[in-house]
Amino acid sequence: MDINTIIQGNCIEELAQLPDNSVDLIFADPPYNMQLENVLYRPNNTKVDGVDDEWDKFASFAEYDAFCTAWLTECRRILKNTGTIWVIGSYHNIFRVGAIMLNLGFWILNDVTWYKNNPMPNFLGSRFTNATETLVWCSKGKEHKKYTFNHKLMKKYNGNKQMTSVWRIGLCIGKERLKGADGKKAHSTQKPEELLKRVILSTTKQGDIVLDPFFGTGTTGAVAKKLKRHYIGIEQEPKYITLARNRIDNVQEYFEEAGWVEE
Amino acid sequence: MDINTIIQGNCIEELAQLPDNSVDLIFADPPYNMQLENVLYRPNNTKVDGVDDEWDKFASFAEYDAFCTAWLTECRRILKNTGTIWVIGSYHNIFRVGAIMLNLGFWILNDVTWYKNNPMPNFLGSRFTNATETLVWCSKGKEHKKYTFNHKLMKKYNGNKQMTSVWRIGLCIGKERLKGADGKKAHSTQKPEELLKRVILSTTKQGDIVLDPFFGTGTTGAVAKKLKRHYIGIEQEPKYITLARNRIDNVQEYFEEAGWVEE
DNA sequence: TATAAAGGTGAATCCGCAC
DNA sequence: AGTGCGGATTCACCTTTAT
Repeated sequence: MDINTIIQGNCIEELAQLPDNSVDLIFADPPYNMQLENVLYRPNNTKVDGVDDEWDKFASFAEYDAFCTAWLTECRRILKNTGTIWVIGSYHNIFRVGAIMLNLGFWILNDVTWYKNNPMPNFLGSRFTNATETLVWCSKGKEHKKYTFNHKLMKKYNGNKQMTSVWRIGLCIGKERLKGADGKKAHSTQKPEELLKRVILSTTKQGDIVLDPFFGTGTTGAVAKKLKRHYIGIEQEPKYITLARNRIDNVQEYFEEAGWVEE
Repeated sequence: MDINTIIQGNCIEELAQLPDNSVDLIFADPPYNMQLENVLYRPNNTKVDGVDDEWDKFASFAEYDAFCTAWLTECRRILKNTGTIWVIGSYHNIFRVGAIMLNLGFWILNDVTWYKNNPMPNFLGSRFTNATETLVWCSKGKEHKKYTFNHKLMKKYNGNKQMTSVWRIGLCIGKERLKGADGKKAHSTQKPEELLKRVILSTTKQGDIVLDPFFGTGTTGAVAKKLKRHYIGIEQEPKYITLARNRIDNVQEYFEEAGWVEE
């Protein structure tokens, strides 16, 4: 099995090629199935650039459930018994994803709340500002108790207090956000590196293999490399793979070299 | 339909007695101690003895799902078209509950995170401190857009900035926590009044009817009375009803009388 | 050069009514 | 059900332009 590589292809089909019990961590950022229909305007009459990508469209709940059941089934097979899996989502999809994971035998360890510093407000005053996304963190099953969790390291990272399941992190904006030739965002849902840093620091050791079945522009790979972990990415869109390869090639293994190892 | 009353009986059976389109708000805090304490509920809310093998584990999920499908179906029937429903849970159950609500046609407006000031630490250092519970807030369906939401009031309540979906509230402790004759907590999952205050303030008007199918010690009723709303509670355990009646009788309608009305 | 003002933007299921 | 239009509605952070 090749490591530090990006596989171009269909997520479920490519997962099926990977061997049993072979990766230490899985981070998955699947399509959320947002179901946006109308154009939303800000109070100053500019348009909100919503997620209208084809990869986020599903015909029905049943189709979305079947898709998630398929890729999550493969993920559970591929995961080592000492490994864990993270899946991120919003209220649009995370309840379905979480229920499917339970049905497949995954054992939930935490539901981590990404509490955004700077969420987009609700412009019409019709709801509360949607300020979070949710990460479900699971072991392979109730009986698999010897999973990696770097408790002391995360406590140190958190000012010597036990880290909680609420992570206050800003959106991926500014210099970190990859831009296309037109100056627009290159990917509609790029995640902040701080989020992946916490995921990888807390639940892998140096040299471990991290699998990301929805690699996108490669945030998981970039952070894995910085932290001296290995990565395997699967991504369908060639344009994202090009961006990710270039990004990761330019990454240095510099992330606070000495500090971030569990004692 | 009687208001400001507590109905003793089985949740699903008593919900079935209530008329269509008759309540303005539902707040539900269903049981969620599935695997944790090996207590499971059948669809008729009777307890199931805990079991450990894989087949029965799946059967247990199925029975919990059937139970939730039953009471949530009744809730949707009873709810006015202008009403909304809140359901609170933890990672043990909220994914199943959320998926069922979507399947029944409820339309999620927000997933609100109760971010606890003072959560119990993870003593073994095997997970992150579980610092949240989740509230799913839904309208009756995608097509029902004229639900009550007191946006300006919540903005005022929140220091003149739009309230977000993260609510920082402490656990119910101290004087607020009801104690039994033995000095121990009278109910294992009593919710803080601040939580219910935000729920009721944001999504009802004075004089509205609030239904709580899992009334417990009556936090919903007590806060509803303080805020000049009406309540209907359903509770199976007579000992909790006694506590709740006494509690609500001693409540005064004093909660910042003039201030908390949407302009 | 420094500071201030103006403009852009983020995984968004964001309205109500008349015709 | 679709279309069109009046009217109410926003927070943090980054970039660009102006003073």
